[in-house]
Amino acid sequence: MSKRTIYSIVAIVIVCGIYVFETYLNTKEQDAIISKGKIEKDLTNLFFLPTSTTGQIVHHDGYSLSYSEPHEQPEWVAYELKESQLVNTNFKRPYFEIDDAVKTGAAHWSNYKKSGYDRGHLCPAADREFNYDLYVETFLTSNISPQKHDFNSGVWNRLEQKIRYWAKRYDGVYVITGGVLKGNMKVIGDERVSVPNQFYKIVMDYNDGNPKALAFLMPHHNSAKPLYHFVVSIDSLENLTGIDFFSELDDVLENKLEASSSYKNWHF
DNA sequence: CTGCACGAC
DNA sequence: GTCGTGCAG
Repeated sequence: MSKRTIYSIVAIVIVCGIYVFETYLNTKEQDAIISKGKIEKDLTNLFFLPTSTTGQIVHHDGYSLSYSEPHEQPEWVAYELKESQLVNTNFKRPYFEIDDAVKTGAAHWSNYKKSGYDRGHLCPAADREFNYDLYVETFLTSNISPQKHDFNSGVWNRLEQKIRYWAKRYDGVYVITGGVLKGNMKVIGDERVSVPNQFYKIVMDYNDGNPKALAFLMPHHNSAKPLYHFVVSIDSLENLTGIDFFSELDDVLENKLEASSSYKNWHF
């Protein structure tokens, strides 16, 4: 074997080594991005975000929200739930923390203590179990409303489980949820957190080329009625809340989605 | 799954 | 205030 051949082989090995090493570094970097920021990246093009009536939209890695300072809770929380994100872990529940991203100051969890009301997640903790940081992130007080326990663990819990069922069946859905911050409401705690009299939830399936949306409006008390009993049109929710829900969508599609209160295309 | 209460530190 | 444990719908 000539010296020239040996030099060539050494050169090839070095080049290949560098290539493999760089590929390895890139892979590590991508893993880090996926584990911490994939959702955030997706949120940069959220086409389905509602308008804010309060002027304070906050983006977290796992969900976005519009905070109502007078009522010390979000007027809506929006997030995407993909089929691949439906996992069951057994994370220990952390303590609720004040959301520093809310510039007007989010409520303290002690407002709820011994109030008789649950700290009701709006983006459910169970929907962010695919990543521990995102799970913990749902335990911000900007993501909760006061809810009666029998409502939260009852009909509202049933609806949240149905959303997970649809996320699996339809390969991912968008979800918008919140309390209706209107009318006469009770308040709890030193910061006077409002207790909504109704809660709403909108679910959209965008994945099969024929988007469909469904809206629910529930009185703030438990019920044994079937979930479809609470279906309303998105238009009626907009009239009730003053929020414009799919303003970024094409008008024709927006009008079609929002006028309907039919649930015939949804499997219960 | 949805949560709270209580006692020890 | 934080943490572990127990209990309820």
